[in-house]
This record gives sequence, C-alpha cells and structure tokens, in this order.
Amino acid sequence: MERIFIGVAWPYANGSLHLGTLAGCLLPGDIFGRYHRMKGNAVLMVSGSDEHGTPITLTAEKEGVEPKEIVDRYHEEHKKNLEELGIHFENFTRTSNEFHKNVVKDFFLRLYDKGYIYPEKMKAFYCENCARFLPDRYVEGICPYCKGKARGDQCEECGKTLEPEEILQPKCKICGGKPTLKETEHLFFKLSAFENKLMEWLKNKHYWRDNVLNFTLNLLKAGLKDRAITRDIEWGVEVPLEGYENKRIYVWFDAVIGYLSASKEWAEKKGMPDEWKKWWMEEAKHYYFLAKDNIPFHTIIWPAMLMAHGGLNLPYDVPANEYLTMSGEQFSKSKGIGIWIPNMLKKFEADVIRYYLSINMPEKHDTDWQWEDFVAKNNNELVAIYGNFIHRVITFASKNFGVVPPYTKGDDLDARTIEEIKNNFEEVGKAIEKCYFKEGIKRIMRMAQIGNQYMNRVEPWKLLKDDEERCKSVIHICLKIVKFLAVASAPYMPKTADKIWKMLGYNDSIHNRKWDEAYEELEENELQKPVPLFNKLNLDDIVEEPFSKLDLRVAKVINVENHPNADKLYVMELDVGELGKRRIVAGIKPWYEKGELIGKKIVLLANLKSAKIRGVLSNGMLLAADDGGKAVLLIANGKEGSRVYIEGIEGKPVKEMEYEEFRKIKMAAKGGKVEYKGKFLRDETGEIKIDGVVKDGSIIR
RNA sequence: AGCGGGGUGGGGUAGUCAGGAAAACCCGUCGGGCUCAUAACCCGAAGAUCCGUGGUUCAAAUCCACGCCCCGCUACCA
Repeated sequence: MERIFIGVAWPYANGSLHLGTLAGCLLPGDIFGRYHRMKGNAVLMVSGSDEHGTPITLTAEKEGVEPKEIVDRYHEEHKKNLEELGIHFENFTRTSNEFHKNVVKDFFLRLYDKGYIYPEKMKAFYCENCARFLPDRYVEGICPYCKGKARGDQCEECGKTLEPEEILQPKCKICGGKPTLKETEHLFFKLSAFENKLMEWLKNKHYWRDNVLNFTLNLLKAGLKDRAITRDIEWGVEVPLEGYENKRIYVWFDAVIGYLSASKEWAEKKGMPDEWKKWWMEEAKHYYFLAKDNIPFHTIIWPAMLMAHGGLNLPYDVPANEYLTMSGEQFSKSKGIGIWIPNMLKKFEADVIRYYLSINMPEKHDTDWQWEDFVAKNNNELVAIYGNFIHRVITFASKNFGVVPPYTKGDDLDARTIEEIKNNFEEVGKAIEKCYFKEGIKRIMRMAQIGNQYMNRVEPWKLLKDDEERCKSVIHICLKIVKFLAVASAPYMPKTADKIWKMLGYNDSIHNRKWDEAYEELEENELQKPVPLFNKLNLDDIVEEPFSKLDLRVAKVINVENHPNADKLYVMELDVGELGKRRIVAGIKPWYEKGELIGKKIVLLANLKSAKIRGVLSNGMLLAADDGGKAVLLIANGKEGSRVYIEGIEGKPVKEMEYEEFRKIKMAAKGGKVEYKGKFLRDETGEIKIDGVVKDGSIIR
C-alpha cells in the first residue's frame, strides 16, 4: 500500500467553475484519486475555495455587498457542482474558515521565527479617492520607453518590466483617479535563499512533464526574487505580528498553505487529529493537479515554503495541464468566452462531460472544446461504441438467460480476446499512474471496440438456435468484457460505471471494489434489465440561443475593388487576424468611397456560408445598419480577428450559417450603438459604434 | 522583447524525448457485411510534399541549423 496525497489547485471563489478548471485540475485529480483508492492505496485528496484577494473585494463592492457574501455564494455553488460532477475529495474546504487561518498563521510565524520573513519598505500606488493601495494590475498608464499602454509593473506593448515611479500618467482602474506613490512597509519571504536547494531537489525530477520541468528550471536560472507576502487590504488572513493590523497575508501565500490546513482539518473532522502526519511527515507521494499558469506556485514557491518550514513532504509530481480553449480561444470572462459548469450540468450528464474532457484533455498542449466534436464524440463513441456494446450484451443475456451464463465451451478466439482485454486493462492502469489520462480512456474505448468485434465474429444470435452451450459461453465472455469495462471506467465515469455494475447484478457500489477484481470470475448473478447508458445529442438542441451561433469578428479592410459585374457591389479584402485574410462581396458602394474604407475596422460575420454573388465568391459578410435602404457600417475597435459579442451570451459558433438563419437574429440600432435583447454589441475594447447617424430601430444586416 | 508549447490526410487528435519495414485513432466521404443492440455494430477503400529549406545518417514526422506561421506565459483568470 502506498500513501498518495493529491492536491488540486483551489478554484477562486469569484465566479462559477468553468470547463477549463474541470479539464485541467479537477478531473485529472479525481481520476487519479479514484484509481488509487481502488488500487487499495491510502488517498488523501484535498482542495477548497480560494477566497481572498483583491478581485473578490472588488466584486463585492461592485455588487454592494460584503466579500463574505460573494465567497459564500461561490463556495456553496462549487461544492454543489463538484458533487454533481462526481469529483470526490477527502476534504474540500475554504480559505476563509478559522481553521485554515490558524494554520496559515502558525506556518507564517514558524517561517518568521526562522528568519525567512523580513520587513522592508517599498513604494506603492495609493488612490486617495478609493482610499486604498492599488495592486499592480489596477494601475494603468503609459510606458516611458515605447509610449504604449502599461499595466501595473509591466508594459503590455513592449513587455518591459517597470518600476512604479517610471510609469507615466498613472490612472486608478477602479475610479479613474490619479494615484500617488506612498511608502508602505511589507513583509517579504526570502525566496532567493532557496535557489540552490530547489535546484538540488529538482535534479531527480526527470519523470516530470517536460513543460513543467523546463519552465521551472528556466525561472530558477533567471534567479529568484524575494516576494512581498503582505498587502494593504482588509480581506484576508491577518498578519500575526504587531504593527501589521491594517495588512493581510497575500493570497498566494495563504492559498497554498491550504493543502496543509485542509489535511489537518480532515484529520480533525475524522476525530484523529494526528492522522494528517502520515501523509505529510511519513513516506507519501504528493501529486498536485493544476494548469500551466499555476506552475511556479507549485514548483517553486510552495516547495520553498515547505523547505523553509521543514519536516514536511515536498511535491512528488506536478503534472500540470495546458489550457482548454473554446473554439480556439482562451477562456476569459472579460472577452465573453467560456462555458460555465452550472450551465453545463443543467444540460448534460456529468459523465458525458467527463468523457469528452478526458479524451480531449490538454495534457501536452492546449486542446479545443468544440461543440460539433463534443456531440460527435458523444454520439459516435460513447453511445455507439461503448454504450451500445454494453447494452447489446446485457440485453441479449438478460433476455435469453436472465443470469450470467456459465462458460463451458470455448475456443482460441475467446482466449485471444480476453488476453487482449486484459492487456488493455493493465495499460489503462499504467497510463493513469503516469497521469496519461487521455491514453487510458482511449484504451477503454478500444476495449469496447474489441468487444464489438468479438460479438460480430462469433454471432451469438445465430448460436442461440443451433449451439446453446457455445452461445452461453460466448455471452459469458462478453459479460466479462462488460465487467472489465465497468471497472476500468470507474475512475473516468464513476456514475456510469456504477450503473453497469448494477446491471451485472451487483448490489454494492463499484467504488468500494478493488481494481484487480476486473479479472476475477463472474458470479452467477441475476442480470438487471438494461437501460441505455447514454443518449444521442443534437447540436441544434444545444445551441438554442440563435445569437450564439454567430461568429462575429473584428476585421480590418485592407483592399477594396469594384465588383466586375455589379454597380452597387465592392469586392473587399479583409484582415481577420487569426482567421487570416478574407474576401467578401459587400453592397455598400453607393455610400462609401474606396479610399475611406481602407484601414477601417468593421464587423464581419465570419461563419456565413460562402456564396457566389454575381460570379464572385464571398466568404462572409460585413454588418451594417440599414437606415431606410442606406447602409451604414458598424465600427469596431478591437484587434483584428477578435470576437464581437453580446455580454452574457455564450459564443458557440457553428461551422456554417445559412443566410436565412442569420436574418432571424434581430439586432437593431439604438443611440448609435447596436442592441440585441437589451444589451449592446461589443468587442474586447468596448461597444460597437455605428458609423454615422441612423434612426433608432434600423435593422442590422 | 524574452521564455515555453505547437504546426501530422477535409475536421479533431496520437506518434517526436530513446530515428527504422504499411504514419495510429475518432469523425467525415465511398463501397461491402451483419441484423443481437440506442438506424447502433463490423470489414474494406480513397485521401498526408508529417509547415518550409538545408544538414547529420544506411535510414528522419522523429536529431541539428535557419526561416515562416499559430498559441500561451512573463509570477492572481485553470
């Protein structure tokens, strides 16, 4: 038996969980945990809501409530979602509880006593108007070097790191006022003292994922700077030292200690307050599941903190995932891209979501969530290959025999098939142990496929008439395969696995069984009546908001020519950033000169079905307001290729959109802007404007 | 700008670290088989200059160099 500690990155309690968190952290952690529990290992898997930090206080202010109300809301929601998703923790807690705060304070004091924390004065921006110090990213200004837009301690254009006093025309992002530099004293963690120790510790981590190890080593080579671990805010863990009553411990310092506090709390709740020591002070392997942006916290800062503390286990592996993108773009609230878990759970079975994210997990590079693909994988793989195999076997067996029939008459094919299944099953286990979750689920699918092949070869429906004994034996083999599948699927699709288990006539939960039981002989159970495990999905049902189907993009006009066969048409060439160059035909010639169009940023409907217009192929169309027959362009401001959207409507663009379908979506002009369902069309920089005065209510087309 | 990851048939991915006979899988397309099963399953076929150029080698998707193009990160969006 091994002891396995699993730490899953703490979701921030400032919003709903989204698919990225699930794909990158929660799901891999859960698969890993479930597998090890079935293997008979002692698993302690913890996480919780990360509830401190400025973003939460800002959200609270925006809503006019206390921070506590925000974090309570999302913590409850997270907990509920996790349960619905079948993500099982030994302890899923939160950083605002007293237990955690006390552990953080103890940890802090221990480091302080050992001399790893020291005070230092620094200058920071203070906004009189808001009466608060501003975190870096809430200060905007101009870069002294390239005159580009600078945010906080860095220029967004040239990427140069800036000292606070260098930044020109600083502006408070909250109130727009002018912040001043004010001196403040903070406590620093002596991260720099751990460079060599960390380097030494990393020496035998050759089994880590390349991206994680390389990234970490590069940061170390670049040299570590001591980090301020206190902030001038009121929301957070109090600093347990005199003179720091107005400061709080910085959220990253507090959050990672959560791994330890959650373990201690778990032991406490179990009534065995020392039990956590078995994982933290005795031999145990520590795994941390997180996404790539979180790597430095878990491979440098947290290990350094643990070293500073002393006597606690360091991470064994940090199999960080890359990102899940949404139709090619990064999840982002501010850009209106993303899929939120509460929404997903209303529409789909947890295991369907788990399946798609497992087989499409961003292990080595970013992977893309695509609705078409999601539907296709559900329908063609889960339903057709996997679900159908189980269903056809159980249906056949229960209809004809009622119980698991005995195996009495075999042949070579049986042995070969079982051998192959067994081999695949073992590989699934190995894959999970190495955190190659994608490979594991693929092998499970392969097993279902082997089952289908076997059945097609031996044709039990024919044997039923002329060789019942052989037929029973064949079905016995098929049921064995079903059992293999149930056990192997348990970490990936826990609810489904349990359903299969019940169909096989077992009364208990598969999650209390052992992984190796998959090989054990079937009992002569009475089979349950089968119910289809999954159902087909229809893309049209999923994408119910017609606006979601649109793929609207910012496009810059780079060339305009007359259409060879039409008076009112231009043939325009557009730069659509990541989508490349596009040629479209547009009927705006009567109202716009060629010259004034070039360089303009307009709104393009990028996924409109291509059409020949008077002999010229047009790939998309531009949007304009129709003011009594006169076309007036919509003007965008964002980067070429960036999305144009309505806040609150999830973008789920279809591949191709019919013109008629587009016409049903009624957008109208209002006060120089474009309104749809009470909200305004916008891009990443703000609302889209109409290029001139048009009557309110003019239709956009 | 620096760093990291990537570019593989029409789409989505595997394979690349340890170079080798037919480049794997799912979808899509075309043809066939089966009829137990959720019109599901199974078999076969077509379809790839493995981003480009040059190099190392008996042998390169894989190693090296240069170039092009995407994406991400740069320390609080997973």
